[in-house]
Amino acid sequence: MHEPSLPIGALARSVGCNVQTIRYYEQVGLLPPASRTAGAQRRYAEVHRQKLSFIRHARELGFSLPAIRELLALAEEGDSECTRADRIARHQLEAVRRRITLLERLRAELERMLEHRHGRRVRDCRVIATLADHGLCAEEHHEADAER
Amino acid sequence: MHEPSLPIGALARSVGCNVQTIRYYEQVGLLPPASRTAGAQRRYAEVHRQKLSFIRHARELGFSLPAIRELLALAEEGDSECTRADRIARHQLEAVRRRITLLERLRAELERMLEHRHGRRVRDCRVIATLADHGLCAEEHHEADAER
DNA sequence: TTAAAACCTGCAGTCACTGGAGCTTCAAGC
DNA sequence: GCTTGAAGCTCCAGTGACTGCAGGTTTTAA
Repeated sequence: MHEPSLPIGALARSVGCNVQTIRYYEQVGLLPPASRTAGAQRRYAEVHRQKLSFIRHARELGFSLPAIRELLALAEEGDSECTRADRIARHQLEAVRRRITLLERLRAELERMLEHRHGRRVRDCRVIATLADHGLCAEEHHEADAER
Repeated sequence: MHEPSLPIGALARSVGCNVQTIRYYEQVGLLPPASRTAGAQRRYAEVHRQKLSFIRHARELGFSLPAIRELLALAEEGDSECTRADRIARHQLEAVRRRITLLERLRAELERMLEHRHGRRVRDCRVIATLADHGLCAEEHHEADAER
Protein backbone atom coordinates (compact mmCIF):
# COMPACT_ATOMS: atom_id res chain seq x y z
CA MET A 1 0.00 0.00 0.00
CA HIS A 2 1.32 3.37 -0.95
CA GLU A 3 -1.90 5.20 -0.24
CA PRO A 4 -1.05 8.59 1.16
CA SER A 5 0.43 10.35 -1.86
CA LEU A 6 -1.49 13.57 -2.40
CA PRO A 7 0.52 16.73 -1.63
CA ILE A 8 -1.37 19.56 -0.02
CA GLY A 9 -1.60 21.65 -3.16
CA ALA A 10 -3.18 18.86 -5.16
CA LEU A 11 -5.66 18.20 -2.37
CA ALA A 12 -6.52 21.86 -2.21
CA ARG A 13 -7.16 21.99 -5.97
CA SER A 14 -9.21 18.82 -5.85
CA VAL A 15 -11.70 20.21 -3.34
CA GLY A 16 -11.46 23.85 -4.39
CA CYS A 17 -10.03 25.50 -1.34
CA ASN A 18 -6.59 26.84 -0.66
CA VAL A 19 -3.71 25.26 1.17
CA GLN A 20 -3.72 27.55 4.18
CA THR A 21 -7.29 26.53 4.85
CA ILE A 22 -6.28 22.87 4.98
CA ARG A 23 -3.43 23.57 7.36
CA TYR A 24 -5.85 25.64 9.44
CA TYR A 25 -8.32 22.75 9.64
CA GLU A 26 -5.53 20.48 10.80
CA GLN A 27 -4.44 23.03 13.37
CA VAL A 28 -7.90 23.34 14.90
CA GLY A 29 -8.36 19.59 14.85
CA LEU A 30 -11.05 19.31 12.19
CA LEU A 31 -8.87 17.33 9.85
CA PRO A 32 -6.61 14.54 11.17
CA PRO A 33 -2.87 15.18 10.66
CA ALA A 34 -1.50 13.94 7.35
CA SER A 35 1.44 11.61 7.17
CA ARG A 36 4.72 13.28 6.31
CA THR A 37 7.56 12.68 3.88
CA ALA A 38 11.16 12.48 5.10
CA GLY A 39 11.33 16.20 4.41
CA ALA A 40 8.23 16.85 6.55
CA GLN A 41 5.83 17.62 3.74
CA ARG A 42 2.23 16.52 4.15
CA ARG A 43 0.91 13.64 2.07
CA TYR A 44 -2.81 12.91 2.06
CA ALA A 45 -4.85 9.78 1.49
CA GLU A 46 -8.30 9.39 -0.01
CA VAL A 47 -9.92 9.43 3.42
CA HIS A 48 -8.61 12.94 3.97
CA ARG A 49 -10.03 14.08 0.68
CA GLN A 50 -13.46 12.76 1.63
CA LYS A 51 -13.41 14.40 5.02
CA LEU A 52 -12.22 17.69 3.63
CA SER A 53 -14.89 17.55 0.98
CA PHE A 54 -17.50 16.97 3.69
CA ILE A 55 -16.21 19.98 5.59
CA ARG A 56 -16.15 22.26 2.57
CA HIS A 57 -19.61 21.21 1.51
CA ALA A 58 -20.94 21.87 4.98
CA ARG A 59 -19.20 25.26 5.03
CA GLU A 60 -20.82 26.15 1.72
CA LEU A 61 -24.15 25.36 3.36
CA GLY A 62 -23.27 27.79 6.10
CA PHE A 63 -22.57 25.37 8.95
CA SER A 64 -20.14 26.70 11.55
CA LEU A 65 -16.96 24.83 12.36
CA PRO A 66 -18.27 23.67 15.76
CA ALA A 67 -21.40 22.34 14.05
CA ILE A 68 -19.28 20.57 11.45
CA ARG A 69 -17.13 19.08 14.16
CA GLU A 70 -20.23 17.55 15.67
CA LEU A 71 -21.56 16.35 12.33
CA LEU A 72 -18.22 14.69 11.62
CA ALA A 73 -18.29 12.92 14.95
CA LEU A 74 -21.85 11.75 14.24
CA ALA A 75 -20.92 10.55 10.78
CA GLU A 76 -18.06 8.57 12.27
CA GLU A 77 -20.22 6.26 14.33
CA GLY A 78 -22.98 5.11 12.04
CA ASP A 79 -25.08 3.55 14.77
CA SER A 80 -26.20 6.50 16.77
CA GLU A 81 -29.52 8.20 16.30
CA CYS A 82 -29.91 10.61 13.47
CA THR A 83 -31.94 13.10 15.47
CA ARG A 84 -28.97 15.16 16.55
CA ALA A 85 -27.75 15.63 12.99
CA ASP A 86 -31.28 16.50 12.05
CA ARG A 87 -31.52 19.09 14.74
CA ILE A 88 -28.30 20.73 13.64
CA ALA A 89 -29.48 20.84 10.04
CA ARG A 90 -32.88 22.16 11.05
CA HIS A 91 -31.27 24.86 13.13
CA GLN A 92 -29.15 25.80 10.14
CA LEU A 93 -32.19 25.89 7.90
CA GLU A 94 -33.95 28.26 10.25
CA ALA A 95 -30.93 30.55 10.30
CA VAL A 96 -30.85 30.53 6.51
CA ARG A 97 -34.55 31.34 6.32
CA ARG A 98 -34.18 34.22 8.75
CA ARG A 99 -31.32 35.59 6.75
CA ILE A 100 -33.28 35.38 3.52
CA THR A 101 -36.22 37.23 5.03
CA LEU A 102 -33.95 39.98 6.23
CA LEU A 103 -32.13 40.26 2.93
CA GLU A 104 -35.40 40.41 1.00
CA ARG A 105 -36.37 43.44 3.01
CA LEU A 106 -33.01 45.04 2.42
CA ARG A 107 -33.31 44.39 -1.28
CA ALA A 108 -36.75 45.97 -1.39
CA GLU A 109 -35.52 49.03 0.39
CA LEU A 110 -32.43 49.40 -1.76
CA GLU A 111 -34.56 49.05 -4.88
CA ARG A 112 -36.94 51.69 -3.61
CA MET A 113 -34.01 53.95 -2.83
CA LEU A 114 -32.64 53.61 -6.32
CA GLU A 115 -35.93 53.82 -8.18
CA HIS A 116 -37.05 57.02 -6.56
CA ARG A 117 -33.94 59.06 -7.02
CA HIS A 118 -35.16 62.26 -8.63
CA GLY A 119 -32.47 64.71 -7.64
CA ARG A 120 -29.00 64.56 -9.07
CA ARG A 121 -27.65 66.54 -6.13
CA VAL A 122 -26.95 64.84 -2.85
CA ARG A 123 -29.32 67.05 -0.95
CA ASP A 124 -32.23 65.55 -2.87
CA CYS A 125 -30.76 62.10 -3.00
CA ARG A 126 -33.05 59.33 -1.90
CA VAL A 127 -30.15 57.06 -1.03
CA ILE A 128 -28.73 59.44 1.51
CA ALA A 129 -32.14 60.50 2.75
CA THR A 130 -33.29 56.98 3.38
CA LEU A 131 -30.20 56.18 5.32
CA ALA A 132 -30.39 59.38 7.30
CA ASP A 133 -34.01 59.01 8.30
CA HIS A 134 -35.04 55.63 9.48
CA GLY A 135 -38.65 56.73 9.36
CA LEU A 136 -38.53 56.74 5.55
CA CYS A 137 -38.48 53.02 5.16
CA ALA A 138 -41.86 51.40 4.81
CA GLU A 139 -41.41 48.22 6.75
CA GLU A 140 -39.53 48.46 9.95
CA HIS A 141 -36.57 46.14 10.09
CA HIS A 142 -35.30 47.08 13.51
CA GLU A 143 -35.69 43.89 15.41
CA ALA A 144 -31.93 43.27 15.35
CA ASP A 145 -30.58 40.47 13.19
CA ALA A 146 -29.80 38.19 16.09
CA GLU A 147 -28.00 36.13 13.48
CA ARG A 148 -24.36 36.10 12.46
CA MET B 1 -27.03 76.25 24.77
CA HIS B 2 -26.57 73.17 26.78
CA GLU B 3 -26.89 70.81 23.83
CA PRO B 4 -24.48 67.91 24.39
CA SER B 5 -26.10 66.11 27.26
CA LEU B 6 -26.68 62.51 26.23
CA PRO B 7 -24.42 60.00 28.04
CA ILE B 8 -23.14 57.11 25.98
CA GLY B 9 -25.52 54.56 27.49
CA ALA B 10 -28.60 56.61 26.68
CA LEU B 11 -27.35 57.15 23.13
CA ALA B 12 -26.74 53.44 22.74
CA ARG B 13 -30.24 52.62 23.93
CA SER B 14 -31.76 55.25 21.69
CA VAL B 15 -30.30 53.74 18.51
CA GLY B 16 -30.27 50.12 19.64
CA CYS B 17 -26.61 49.30 19.69
CA ASN B 18 -24.25 48.86 22.59
CA VAL B 19 -21.80 51.28 24.08
CA GLN B 20 -18.65 49.50 22.95
CA THR B 21 -19.82 49.87 19.38
CA ILE B 22 -20.11 53.62 19.78
CA ARG B 23 -16.64 53.89 21.26
CA TYR B 24 -15.39 51.71 18.45
CA TYR B 25 -16.92 53.99 15.82
CA GLU B 26 -15.26 56.96 17.45
CA GLN B 27 -11.97 55.12 17.55
CA VAL B 28 -12.00 54.32 13.85
CA GLY B 29 -13.11 57.83 13.01
CA LEU B 30 -16.64 57.13 11.82
CA LEU B 31 -18.23 59.13 14.58
CA PRO B 32 -16.74 62.49 15.62
CA PRO B 33 -15.47 62.61 19.23
CA ALA B 34 -18.05 63.60 21.79
CA SER B 35 -17.51 66.46 24.16
CA ARG B 36 -16.49 65.42 27.64
CA THR B 37 -17.53 66.24 31.17
CA ALA B 38 -14.96 67.41 33.71
CA GLY B 39 -14.58 63.76 34.63
CA ALA B 40 -13.91 62.76 31.02
CA GLN B 41 -17.23 61.12 30.34
CA ARG B 42 -18.67 61.45 26.83
CA ARG B 43 -21.74 63.63 26.30
CA TYR B 44 -23.49 63.52 22.95
CA ALA B 45 -25.57 66.03 21.04
CA GLU B 46 -28.44 65.44 18.65
CA VAL B 47 -26.12 65.55 15.65
CA HIS B 48 -24.27 62.54 16.98
CA ARG B 49 -27.48 60.62 17.37
CA GLN B 50 -28.41 61.32 13.79
CA LYS B 51 -25.04 60.30 12.47
CA LEU B 52 -24.99 57.14 14.54
CA SER B 53 -28.49 56.31 13.40
CA PHE B 54 -27.35 56.75 9.79
CA ILE B 55 -24.43 54.41 10.40
CA ARG B 56 -26.52 51.74 12.09
CA HIS B 57 -29.17 51.88 9.43
CA ALA B 58 -26.55 51.52 6.71
CA ARG B 59 -25.00 48.59 8.58
CA GLU B 60 -28.37 46.91 8.76
CA LEU B 61 -28.57 47.31 5.01
CA GLY B 62 -25.28 45.51 4.70
CA PHE B 63 -22.99 48.42 3.86
CA SER B 64 -19.40 47.99 4.96
CA LEU B 65 -17.74 50.56 7.20
CA PRO B 66 -15.59 51.93 4.36
CA ALA B 67 -18.71 52.34 2.22
CA ILE B 68 -20.48 54.11 5.08
CA ARG B 69 -17.53 56.38 5.58
CA GLU B 70 -17.88 57.45 1.98
CA LEU B 71 -21.65 57.87 2.21
CA LEU B 72 -21.20 60.05 5.29
CA ALA B 73 -18.70 62.21 3.48
CA LEU B 74 -21.12 62.55 0.57
CA ALA B 75 -24.02 63.38 2.84
CA GLU B 76 -21.92 66.10 4.45
CA GLU B 77 -21.53 68.18 1.33
CA GLY B 78 -24.96 68.36 -0.23
CA ASP B 79 -23.85 69.90 -3.51
CA SER B 80 -21.91 67.15 -5.13
CA GLU B 81 -23.40 64.78 -7.65
CA CYS B 82 -25.48 61.93 -6.40
CA THR B 83 -24.01 59.40 -8.79
CA ARG B 84 -21.33 58.18 -6.43
CA ALA B 85 -23.85 57.42 -3.69
CA ASP B 86 -25.95 55.75 -6.32
CA ARG B 87 -23.11 53.59 -7.43
CA ILE B 88 -22.40 52.47 -3.90
CA ALA B 89 -26.04 51.62 -3.32
CA ARG B 90 -26.31 49.82 -6.64
CA HIS B 91 -23.21 47.81 -5.88
CA GLN B 92 -24.70 46.92 -2.53
CA LEU B 93 -27.98 45.91 -4.11
CA GLU B 94 -26.20 43.54 -6.45
CA ALA B 95 -24.35 41.97 -3.54
CA VAL B 96 -27.62 41.54 -1.67
CA ARG B 97 -29.24 39.91 -4.69
CA ARG B 98 -26.35 37.51 -5.13
CA ARG B 99 -26.51 36.66 -1.47
CA ILE B 100 -30.22 35.93 -1.68
CA THR B 101 -29.78 33.67 -4.70
CA LEU B 102 -27.10 31.74 -2.91
CA LEU B 103 -29.11 31.41 0.26
CA GLU B 104 -32.19 30.24 -1.64
CA ARG B 105 -30.15 27.38 -3.02
CA LEU B 106 -28.85 26.52 0.41
CA ARG B 107 -32.35 26.58 1.77
CA ALA B 108 -33.58 24.27 -0.96
CA GLU B 109 -30.82 21.80 -0.30
CA LEU B 110 -31.28 21.90 3.45
CA GLU B 111 -34.99 21.36 3.00
CA ARG B 112 -34.36 18.43 0.71
CA MET B 113 -31.93 16.98 3.21
CA LEU B 114 -34.50 17.19 5.96
CA GLU B 115 -37.51 16.04 3.97
CA HIS B 116 -35.98 12.85 2.68
CA ARG B 117 -34.68 11.49 5.88
CA HIS B 118 -35.83 7.90 5.95
CA GLY B 119 -33.35 6.27 8.27
CA ARG B 120 -33.26 7.03 11.92
CA ARG B 121 -29.70 5.74 12.15
CA VAL B 122 -26.84 7.90 11.07
CA ARG B 123 -25.67 5.42 8.48
CA ASP B 124 -28.89 6.01 6.52
CA CYS B 125 -29.12 9.67 7.37
CA ARG B 126 -29.72 11.93 4.45
CA VAL B 127 -28.16 14.91 6.20
CA ILE B 128 -24.86 13.17 6.68
CA ALA B 129 -25.01 11.48 3.30
CA THR B 130 -25.65 14.72 1.47
CA LEU B 131 -22.75 16.39 3.16
CA ALA B 132 -20.46 13.46 2.53
CA ASP B 133 -21.26 13.10 -1.14
CA HIS B 134 -21.45 16.25 -3.12
CA GLY B 135 -22.91 14.31 -6.01
CA LEU B 136 -26.16 13.95 -4.06
CA CYS B 137 -27.23 17.52 -4.42
CA ALA B 138 -29.41 18.26 -7.41
CA GLU B 139 -28.22 21.68 -8.38
CA GLU B 140 -24.55 22.29 -8.26
CA HIS B 141 -23.63 25.20 -6.06
CA HIS B 142 -19.91 24.93 -6.44
CA GLU B 143 -19.08 28.16 -8.17
CA ALA B 144 -17.59 29.56 -4.97
CA ASP B 145 -19.48 32.23 -3.11
CA ALA B 146 -17.19 35.02 -4.19
CA GLU B 147 -19.38 37.19 -2.02
CA ARG B 148 -19.36 38.23 1.63
C1' DT C 1 23.26 19.72 -11.36
C1' DT C 2 20.32 23.30 -11.32
C1' DA C 3 16.30 25.98 -11.11
C1' DA C 4 11.66 26.68 -10.23
C1' DA C 5 7.70 25.34 -8.08
C1' DA C 6 5.81 23.78 -4.15
C1' DC C 7 6.21 23.12 0.49
C1' DC C 8 7.30 24.26 5.59
C1' DT C 9 6.64 27.11 10.25
C1' DG C 10 5.31 30.93 12.67
C1' DC C 11 3.18 34.99 13.12
C1' DA C 12 0.39 39.09 11.93
C1' DG C 13 -3.73 40.90 9.83
C1' DT C 14 -8.67 40.95 8.39
C1' DC C 15 -13.73 42.69 9.75
C1' DA C 16 -16.78 44.55 12.93
C1' DC C 17 -17.26 44.24 16.81
C1' DT C 18 -17.46 42.04 21.99
C1' DG C 19 -15.83 41.13 26.65
C1' DG C 20 -13.12 41.69 30.67
C1' DA C 21 -10.08 43.82 34.28
C1' DG C 22 -9.42 47.35 37.09
C1' DC C 23 -10.31 51.82 37.96
C1' DT C 24 -13.14 56.53 38.22
C1' DT C 25 -17.24 59.46 37.94
C1' DC C 26 -21.99 60.56 38.32
C1' DA C 27 -26.61 61.04 40.32
C1' DA C 28 -29.87 60.01 43.72
C1' DG C 29 -31.28 59.21 48.33
C1' DC C 30 -30.40 59.98 53.07
C1' DG D 1 -22.11 66.29 52.86
C1' DC D 2 -21.91 61.21 52.49
C1' DT D 3 -22.74 56.92 50.65
C1' DT D 4 -23.79 53.72 47.24
C1' DG D 5 -24.59 51.58 42.99
C1' DA D 6 -24.96 52.29 38.24
C1' DA D 7 -22.65 53.83 34.59
C1' DG D 8 -18.61 55.43 32.72
C1' DC D 9 -13.44 55.25 31.54
C1' DT D 10 -8.98 53.03 29.17
C1' DC D 11 -6.51 49.36 27.53
C1' DC D 12 -6.06 45.03 25.86
C1' DA D 13 -7.37 40.43 24.30
C1' DG D 14 -10.53 37.50 21.85
C1' DT D 15 -14.00 36.11 18.23
C1' DG D 16 -14.54 33.15 13.43
C1' DA D 17 -12.71 31.51 9.65
C1' DC D 18 -9.60 32.19 7.39
C1' DT D 19 -5.62 34.92 4.47
C1' DG D 20 -1.00 36.71 3.66
C1' DC D 21 3.73 37.20 4.39
C1' DA D 22 8.72 36.38 5.55
C1' DG D 23 12.23 33.51 5.33
C1' DG D 24 13.65 29.10 4.87
C1' DT D 25 13.52 23.91 2.95
C1' DT D 26 12.08 20.10 -0.13
C1' DT D 27 10.66 18.12 -4.33
C1' DT D 28 10.66 17.41 -9.15
C1' DA D 29 11.58 17.90 -13.88
C1' DA D 30 14.87 19.33 -17.38
